Amino acid sequence: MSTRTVIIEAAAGLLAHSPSGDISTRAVCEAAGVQQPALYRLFGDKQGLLAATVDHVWDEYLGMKRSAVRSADPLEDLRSGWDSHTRFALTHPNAYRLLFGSGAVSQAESAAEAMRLLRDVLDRLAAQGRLRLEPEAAARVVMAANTGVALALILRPEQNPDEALSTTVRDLVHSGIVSDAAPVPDADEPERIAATTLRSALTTTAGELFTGREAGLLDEWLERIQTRPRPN
Amino acid sequence: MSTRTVIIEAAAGLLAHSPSGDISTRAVCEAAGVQQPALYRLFGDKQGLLAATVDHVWDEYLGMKRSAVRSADPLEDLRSGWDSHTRFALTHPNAYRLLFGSGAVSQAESAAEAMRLLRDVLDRLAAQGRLRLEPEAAARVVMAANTGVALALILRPEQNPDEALSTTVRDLVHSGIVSDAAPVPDADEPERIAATTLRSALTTTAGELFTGREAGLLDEWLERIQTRPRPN
DNA sequence: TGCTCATGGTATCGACAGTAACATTGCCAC
DNA sequence: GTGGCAATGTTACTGTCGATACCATGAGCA
Repeated sequence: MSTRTVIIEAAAGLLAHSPSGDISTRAVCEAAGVQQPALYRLFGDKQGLLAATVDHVWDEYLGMKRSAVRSADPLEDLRSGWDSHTRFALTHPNAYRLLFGSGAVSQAESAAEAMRLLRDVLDRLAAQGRLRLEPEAAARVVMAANTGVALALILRPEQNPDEALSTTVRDLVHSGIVSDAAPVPDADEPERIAATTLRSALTTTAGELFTGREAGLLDEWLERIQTRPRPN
Repeated sequence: MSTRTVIIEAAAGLLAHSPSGDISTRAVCEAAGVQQPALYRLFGDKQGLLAATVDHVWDEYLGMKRSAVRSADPLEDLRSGWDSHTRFALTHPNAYRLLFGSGAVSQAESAAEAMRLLRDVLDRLAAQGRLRLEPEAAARVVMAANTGVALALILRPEQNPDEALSTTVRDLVHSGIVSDAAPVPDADEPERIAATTLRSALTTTAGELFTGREAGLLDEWLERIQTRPRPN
């Protein structure tokens, strides 16, 4: 195994277990059994090391996906691509933040390749006449929304305990871009909407019609409607 | 002006002009005419200083907006809120990245307040029965998409030269969340869609029907249709 | 007059990114 | 072989950073 690979894998290991999301070149050198000048000869500077490391992690993860069979329906591939993106972010949060959150590794190849894979799927959709935007613009829309969701899941887990946010935004964006996707993605049924409407309205006007106890109970019942399991 | 304020404004000034997006506590102390122990007594550590600085910049910017009149239509407020968010990100990219890109300033008040303002508007929409999701979930969706767009504009300006991305995603997200928003936001007219379809399809099958010159010319004409100015 | 507590100042620590200068190895032409 | 060359390895260092220990001052108060 080349020195370069040893260093990269040491860096990837340290990065994966770094609470702060950052690593020091010294720690990498020690873990790889290499002196600092060797690292700087191979990667130029710290940013070069991080870019190579992120690309390595990305390749490793994408190894499973790259050979994934194209589905017959490009929309299905678009969905699974989104889910892969989100899962990568949650599996490798530090690498993901370096790539999409900070400008730390701007010249990494991973971001460009992610964009390329996305473009391919969108091109297939466009070739079928199902895309409502130019593929280039659509790719930027999908990529921006997906990175926003992934960073929210990484950086504010207390706000987003589960991954429902990802599927919600995914379907919402896709339905706005692909003409024959489910027209309104995750929309609630009328009852749920009505319950939401009433709960919001009652926060300001409940006092006129109900006692505190009544309002509390009513709110609880409405919440039960909101949170009941979805059909199908 | 209190020492605290002097330090914060010095930090804000340095941050605004920092190419790397980072500042050193030493430079802040020098610019503020203060010793390091003073800074650390006031803010605890660097993260505390950055959080206070980001909150200060945020407040300064929001001073113009806080007194903004509520529009009669909450959907209009939702749109202008999105645009404010995007504009803040582009006006203060370094502060924005600290707040939403890296986890550097997690306990800043600004993020929470942005969420609160968004929640208020969404609650008004819900009270009118126009929201298709619970306000809490809708707020997360809008916030994630908006930060994704803003970071894309900040970190990859070469991919996103203008702010069209922001308005596209904005209308797309809002139309998926608000029941009576324009159903399909920025969609292209049939001709443009058809041109997009053909251009994508022809990249793989042009060789069967056209010579290289013909294909090139055809592609150029189709592009002309795609890029023609939009009506109205 | 003694005491406490907030603030200011000096000097320093340990970790960090990056580098200069030198030593070593392997390899290829002759 | 042998001389030369390029790649690699090693030591030791620079300047900067975040953070802190320690001391000094001064105001308010019993």
